Amino acid sequence: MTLSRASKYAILSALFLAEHSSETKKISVKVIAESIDVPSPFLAKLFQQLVRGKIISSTKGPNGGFYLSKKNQKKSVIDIIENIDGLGRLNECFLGLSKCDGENPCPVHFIVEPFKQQILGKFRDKTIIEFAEEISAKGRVLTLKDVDNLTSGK
Amino acid sequence: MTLSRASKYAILSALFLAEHSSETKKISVKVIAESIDVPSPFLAKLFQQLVRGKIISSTKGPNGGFYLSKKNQKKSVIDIIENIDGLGRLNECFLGLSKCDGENPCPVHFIVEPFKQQILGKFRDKTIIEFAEEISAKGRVLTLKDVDNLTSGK
DNA sequence: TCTATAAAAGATAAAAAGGTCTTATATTCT
DNA sequence: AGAATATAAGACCTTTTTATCTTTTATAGA
Repeated sequence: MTLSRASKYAILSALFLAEHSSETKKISVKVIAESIDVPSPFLAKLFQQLVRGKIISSTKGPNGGFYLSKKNQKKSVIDIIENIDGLGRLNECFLGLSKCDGENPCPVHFIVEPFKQQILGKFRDKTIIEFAEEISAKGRVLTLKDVDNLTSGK
Repeated sequence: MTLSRASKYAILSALFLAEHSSETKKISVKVIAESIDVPSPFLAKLFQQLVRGKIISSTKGPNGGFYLSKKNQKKSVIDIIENIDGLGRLNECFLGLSKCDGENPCPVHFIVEPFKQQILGKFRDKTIIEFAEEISAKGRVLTLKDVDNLTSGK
């Protein structure tokens, strides 16, 4: 029922790329890492995997960096999670039971299940671009930085 | 937003004790570990901590073991979680944002929040005994064992 | 009082997750 | 061609979580 830190970083990064990058405007790990406040060597590793998984794209050399191709933009958040954590993790029982379903529900199954469906739906049915658009329309925050440091003068 | 495996084991064990133990009927780690299918040395360590935290009780020696005293029975699931994981863990943002609230919500904040309140309410407002009673009334499963192995002949 | 039993305590180990560093490779620009 | 830049790849390190093992202590009962 939880995302690894790696998945969280990946989701935030992908949304950041959706908003700020394009085929003609690639962004380096370093810039992204600083923008969302994540350790950059770790993010670099993650990005390699995302590129192999065709979630994001990259080119090397000067003016190189990471970006979303047209195809990448049509991926969904669930594709990111699948690529990093696999799908099993999100489907684990909240109390750790090896088999927990409508037939053999754990004590909180019927609270957890509707929530799970809701959030999986959200992650599955929107493309990364749509998701990013919704976020910027609603003015949501997308960094791990301390928000106070962003809004205050310093 | 997740429980450690330790917390999960602890919750299942406490509920098991609520149902099967009493001041006059104590149960050994080994029996409990086998019943809920959890590694027994690990559970033993966990139990030490739960005893120190006054969540469960124990006596040494022959006919000794673990049980819930009258006071223990009035603890709630949230007390177990607090004792093992602390409360911070359950309150973490689903996407890992350091500050995520109604003012500065992450993209899934308004999906996660109602669920969190619901499950926290459930864990806070019922005593362990009440919780255990509800579970046995509804015939819910409480072991990590493969359910098939329980119901099938073998 | 001796023995068996069961938890307490503490040391240690194994695995997973998170994070870093170094070298190689591709690309662009001069 | 050569220098600079940015990712790719792989080795490596650290911390946290999970799990185990050994020794000690308390208790009951013969």
